[in-house]
Amino acid sequence: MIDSFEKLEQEKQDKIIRAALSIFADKGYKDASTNKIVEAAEISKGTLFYYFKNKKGLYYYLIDYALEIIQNEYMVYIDYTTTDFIQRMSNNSKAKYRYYQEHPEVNSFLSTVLYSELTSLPDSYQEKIGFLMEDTKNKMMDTPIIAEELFKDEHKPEEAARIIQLAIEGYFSELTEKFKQSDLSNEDSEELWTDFDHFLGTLRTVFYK
Amino acid sequence: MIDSFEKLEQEKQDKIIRAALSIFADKGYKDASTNKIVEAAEISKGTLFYYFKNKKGLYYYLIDYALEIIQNEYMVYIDYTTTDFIQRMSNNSKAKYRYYQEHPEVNSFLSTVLYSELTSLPDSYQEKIGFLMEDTKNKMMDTPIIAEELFKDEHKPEEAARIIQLAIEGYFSELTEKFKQSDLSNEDSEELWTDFDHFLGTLRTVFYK
Amino acid sequence: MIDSFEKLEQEKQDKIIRAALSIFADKGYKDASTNKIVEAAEISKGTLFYYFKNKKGLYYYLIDYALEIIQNEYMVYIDYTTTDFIQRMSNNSKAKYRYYQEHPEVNSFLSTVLYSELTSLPDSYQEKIGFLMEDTKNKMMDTPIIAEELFKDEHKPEEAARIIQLAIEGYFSELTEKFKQSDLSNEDSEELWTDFDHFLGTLRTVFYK
Amino acid sequence: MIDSFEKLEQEKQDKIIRAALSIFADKGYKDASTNKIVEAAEISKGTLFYYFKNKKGLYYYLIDYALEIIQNEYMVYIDYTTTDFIQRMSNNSKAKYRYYQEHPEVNSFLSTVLYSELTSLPDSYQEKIGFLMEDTKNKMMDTPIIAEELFKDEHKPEEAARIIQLAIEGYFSELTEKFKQSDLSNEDSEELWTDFDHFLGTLRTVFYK
DNA sequence: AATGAATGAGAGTTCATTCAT
DNA sequence: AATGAATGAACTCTCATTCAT
Repeated sequence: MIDSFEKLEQEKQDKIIRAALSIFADKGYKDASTNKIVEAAEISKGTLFYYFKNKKGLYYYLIDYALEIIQNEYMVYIDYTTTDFIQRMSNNSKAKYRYYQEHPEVNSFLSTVLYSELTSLPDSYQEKIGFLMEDTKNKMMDTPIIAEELFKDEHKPEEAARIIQLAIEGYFSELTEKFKQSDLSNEDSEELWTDFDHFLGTLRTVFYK
Repeated sequence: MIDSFEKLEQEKQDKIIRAALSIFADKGYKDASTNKIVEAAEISKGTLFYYFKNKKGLYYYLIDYALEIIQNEYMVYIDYTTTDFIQRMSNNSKAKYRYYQEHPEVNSFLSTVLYSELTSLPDSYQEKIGFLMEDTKNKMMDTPIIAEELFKDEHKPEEAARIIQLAIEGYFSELTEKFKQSDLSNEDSEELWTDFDHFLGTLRTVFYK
Repeated sequence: MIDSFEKLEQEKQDKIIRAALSIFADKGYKDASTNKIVEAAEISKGTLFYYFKNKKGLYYYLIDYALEIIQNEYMVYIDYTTTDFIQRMSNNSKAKYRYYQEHPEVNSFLSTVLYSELTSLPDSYQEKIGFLMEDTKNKMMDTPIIAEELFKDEHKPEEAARIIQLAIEGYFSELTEKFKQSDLSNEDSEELWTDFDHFLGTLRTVFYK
Repeated sequence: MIDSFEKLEQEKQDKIIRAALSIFADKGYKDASTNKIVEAAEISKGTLFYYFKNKKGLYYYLIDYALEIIQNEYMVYIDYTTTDFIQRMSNNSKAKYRYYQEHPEVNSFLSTVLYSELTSLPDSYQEKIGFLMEDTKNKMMDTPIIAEELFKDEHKPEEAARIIQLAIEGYFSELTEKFKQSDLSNEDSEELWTDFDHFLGTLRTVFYK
């Protein structure tokens, strides 16, 4: 079924994917209406079900699609080689943010999936997604080439790293929250990044020698 | 319409509210079935629509109800008098947790509302809720009687406080996430609190003299 | 669900049952459209599903209904006390025919069920129906009080009875076939019965002393 | 349209016919899916509708095809020359059975048509089929060269013949019913034919001198 | 005040048929 | 001659809401 979809011209595929992503993101799986999707994609009802076995088939296709995007457009850009932990977190945040900006529909779709519907996905997806998230976090925290000598001697490096991680994550999620609400222009966004860098500076003075 | 509902004997009101809260929490607004609600509340279909104009009316009523509970059962217990910032955050977390335990239906209803359906609420509700959350955070941070002399001299108190706040919030949200998933018994919960206290200890050694 | 249906005024129940019976009889289970049923019964789409859980629920209800009719309106009238086998078969045919005439919709519904859809029914129904049919046939053939002395000495009674049974059944099924096709008035029907009686007479002269 | 179909190489025609016959036999007209048919026939959707105006066109074509088979493979083998009526019926039954075995798809298709969908066919088909069946029966009964002198004197030959015919038809239809249900191996089938012959023997002793 | 029978719009899905290629 | 992408009407079923009682 999906074969026939992937044989479509890219443009038409994209239109359908964008329509579906945004409606699923908005309403969640159950309340997303296939009627609305075909309307937004400007195809007929029958056509959607010609491409995808059923609503669930479309949904899973989109999850796969989104996971691929997140991997190719975000995860591959994470740089685990930096031994400076704060620098590494900072790079990561910026890579994540770039992906947010470039694939807002993918991101909001995936957020909805993760927050609201993860538990009702088939186990294979739960594992796949769980692994992806765990793996990133683990690599971020555990990669042994972290330069522990950067940390002040009075702090245990893993405890310091934990606090740094929570702080940056918290900071970042407030940041994206603000972006979402206020639809900030890029100019304002500059300012926010400056503030973020300042925040990282503070963390440095707190935890680093 | 709501007048007639509030004239009901408390017991019956509570039964309806509890039924509706738990079903909305479980399913979200759209997928909550009024049939299931009246069944759980042991009233007739007509009765529900006699008390509330429509499903949305019931939903908004419950939001108001839940906000009142959260205010009376959690927010009033926040102690802004403690001048030790970490202590204050700790008290707050514990107060929040107590409310979680005592009003699980209210809490899970409100979580669902906040995470999944906030954006589709009328602006008035969005503001109301936004204000409530902002206000708490602001009070937590800004109340000037914070004992700034506790902080190490090399840190700006407000910057230190910000990091502490983000770290504790992050820690706490991971904690409640774990609670949700694993349905922990109280015994296990003890252990988690010990770990939390240890975490606070670390924060103290980092930021306090 | 069925409770609410059976609380309806008899007239309305009958209208729905008649509509559903005739459409299921005509089209078989799968091709019978609930749309057409509600149209014929002059009720709304929702109402049918208010009374019956789903299409299958309605179908099974009708089978039960039909089996009850066939039992009360046909089977109880079978007289196994007559020891004259041909007479017994004759009585049976006439009882069956009377039920055909009085409950044509029930009969054609049940025919469709038996011929076309029996194997896809739940086992419980298959057994129920199978038993009903076997039982009637067995009682008809085996009831030991058959007056074997009526048969000519040169024939084995059971072999004679078998031929008689097949002949009468065949005759009768041709008869009802004709009735179906030609929508005969009662007057013509008289004539057919005369012919039937003549046929039985022939059987008598062949097999009886 | 059918012209183009009949210009196809025989092999391809057969493949399509066999696919369609078996699916119509299995599911009946309405529930037979043209998708399944083209899949089984290994042709494309468009091709089917290029050869046949529409689903109904295909169906009617198959009825014609099947009627031709039944005529060429069964009816021409009926031997009306035997003057022994019982022998003639016996031959007929065996010819019919041979055709059952050799063209099971044709037979089960035609059974489905006759039992379930006859009444919804156009009148022309109903007549055609009705005539075919009547005609066979009439020839069987009326062909004047029946050796009337075989019958016992006390029976009217035509009345005796009628009973014999009904008995054999009934016997045979029970037989094929059993075959259908139990998917009998040939070995078991032998036994059934022995029983059939015994049955004919009984008929002989009853009606013949 | 309280009931529950009745409604109809809209949900996901199937399928014979068309038509550009 | 042959394809298969595309269609839309019809399918079964759900559900918030109304209203006579």
